[in-house]
Amino acid sequence: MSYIYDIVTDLFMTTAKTTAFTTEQQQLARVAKALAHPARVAIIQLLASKQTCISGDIAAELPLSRTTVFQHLQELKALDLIRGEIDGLTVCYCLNTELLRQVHQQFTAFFIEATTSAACGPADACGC
Amino acid sequence: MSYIYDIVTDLFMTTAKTTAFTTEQQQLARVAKALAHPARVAIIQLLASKQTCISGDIAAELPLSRTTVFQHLQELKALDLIRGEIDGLTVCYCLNTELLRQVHQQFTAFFIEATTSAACGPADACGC
DNA sequence: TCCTTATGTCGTAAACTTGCGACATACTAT
DNA sequence: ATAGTATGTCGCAAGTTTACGACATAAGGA
Repeated sequence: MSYIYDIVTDLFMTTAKTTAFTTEQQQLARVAKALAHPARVAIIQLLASKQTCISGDIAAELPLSRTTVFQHLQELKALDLIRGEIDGLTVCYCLNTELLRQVHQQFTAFFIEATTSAACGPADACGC
Repeated sequence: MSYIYDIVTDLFMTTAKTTAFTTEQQQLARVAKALAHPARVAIIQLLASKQTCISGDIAAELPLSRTTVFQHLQELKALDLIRGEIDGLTVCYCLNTELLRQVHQQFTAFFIEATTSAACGPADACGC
């Protein structure tokens, strides 16, 4: 891309500015985004409870059309949180438990970092 | 709202269908959404490291304008993840560590549920 | 072969998100 | 009072997300 292109995209930058944030911050945000819709949370829980299911089954248990569910599945698949393999006439979607375990650790580290810091109190300078 | 309104909103429903999802799923998705942007992750980490800061300071440390940072702060504030109180000419934003602790537990419960289920393997019906 | 069934893709509409400049407000100090 | 500084609000532009119908494709059976 050209120099002018860079200037233009900078001027009309409306997407998330990923540059200048750490890889960890971007990674956490990316996974959080995947979980940022109740349907996707429900899909993961459904897969966890059934251990194996197919797209049609999932749509039947959610208040969404098959197309929309498929879209959510693709989003989870893009992050490799779930996997799907064609098996004849049906598809087997399953959780990537290994990756989910890693993500869990990442979130835990973040929350511990956030909760171990002392909250503002009367003793602080701000006093709030 | 009227009956017609319901029909119309249903016809042109483009927002997240929150109905028919459990409260837990919606709650988790809501918090995940708050963390779904690197800037907001960075803000929480910054507040955790400083224990007390003000809006202007935060903007200075991020590659975003003051207005945009303020917007992200409002989003975190809407969920009560952070709190801000006016103190003369400055504002003290601080983490709601109590709530963050609760959220951490919620995420942990979700991830444990998702990772303890056996992943698909050769022994399964799907065989993937 | 042709029909059924199941999954994948495309296009579209409406709402939401992100980013920022410009303006408004409020407190402090001179 | 008035200037200066710091935070809050508004409105716009462009991109992304969500939802779904309609169509495409592929496997399996009558």
